[in-house]
Amino acid sequence: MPLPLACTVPRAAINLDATLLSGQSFCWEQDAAGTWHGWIGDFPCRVESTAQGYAVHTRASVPAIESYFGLPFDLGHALGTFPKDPWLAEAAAFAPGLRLLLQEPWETLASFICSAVKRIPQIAQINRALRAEFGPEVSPGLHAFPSPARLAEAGETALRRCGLGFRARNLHVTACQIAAGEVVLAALHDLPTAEARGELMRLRGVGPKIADCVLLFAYGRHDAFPIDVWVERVLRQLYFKRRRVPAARMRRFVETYFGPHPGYAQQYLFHWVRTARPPAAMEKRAPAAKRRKKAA
DNA sequence: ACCCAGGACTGAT
DNA sequence: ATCAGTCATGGG
Repeated sequence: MPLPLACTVPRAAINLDATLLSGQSFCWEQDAAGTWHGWIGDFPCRVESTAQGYAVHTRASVPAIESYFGLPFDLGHALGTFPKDPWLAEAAAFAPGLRLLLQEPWETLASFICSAVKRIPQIAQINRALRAEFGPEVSPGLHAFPSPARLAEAGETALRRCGLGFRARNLHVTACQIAAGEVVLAALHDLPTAEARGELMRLRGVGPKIADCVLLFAYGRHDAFPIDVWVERVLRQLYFKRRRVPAARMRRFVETYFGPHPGYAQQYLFHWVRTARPPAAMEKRAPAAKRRKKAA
C-alpha cells in the first residue's frame, strides 16, 4: 500500500537533514537518493525532497505531521533569544533550520534508555531490532514501536538478544514500571518540568541526562538541557576555559545563561560539535592516565 | 588487542 | 555531595 502524499513542507520551514541527523530520533534512515524513511508515532512516513519542498507521504494527519516536526514553534524568535556569543552564533549558523522534534514519549523514553554509552548508529540499530522483534506490524514489513506491556512480557533475556547489553535490564524494568502504572507518561504533560523530571528519574536506567532528553524531545520542554559527554565538553572548553567544573555549577550555568530556550541552544551546540570541523579549542583533552588492568 | 560510545547505579569516602 | 568501578555490545 503506497503512502499517500499528505502535504508539502516548504524548505524554509525546516532543515530536515540536520534535524533528523542531530541525535533526537532513532527511527529515521536516509536512502541513497536522499529520501527519509521513518515514523510519525505509529504511522510510517516517507519524506522526499522535491523542487517544491519536502513531500511528506504518510497516513498521519497534517496537524500530527506539523506537530511532530515542531513546525508550529517560532524558531526565528527562539534564535533571537540566544545570548550573543561567537560559538553559539557559529553553531546556529552551521545548521540553519534545525528544529526540535516533538516525539511520542514512550518511544523516546525507551530509545534513550538504549542510548546509554552507545553511538547513534547503534541506537538506531537497537531501535530497528526492537521493532522487528516485538513491534506490531502496521503494514507489510513495517513494525511500529512495541508497547511497554509488550516489552515487559518479552522479558530481559529476549531484549538482550537485540544487542542491548546491560541496558536490557533497565529497559525491561522500566517497561514493567510503565505497564504497571507506577509512572504515567501521559500525566507528565501537566507537571512543571522539574516535577516531570523527578517522575522520569524514578524509572530504572533514567538519570538526569536521559530524563532531560525525554523532556526536550517528547514533551517540548525547552528548559530541559541534556548534558552528555559532548555537551559537557563543549561547555567546559568554551565557557569555562577548559577548567574542571562541578556538575552543580555547570547545571546552574546552563539554566541561566542560555535564555528562555536553553534546550534549543543545547541541540545546536550538540549537532555542531559532533558534525562540524571542531575548532582547535575543541580538541579532546589528553586522556587522564588510566591505571592498567590487572596483568594476567 | 585496545579504546570509546548522547549514562546510570552502587558502594565507598 | 563527590568518585571510581561496573555494567554488555559493536565498531574503529
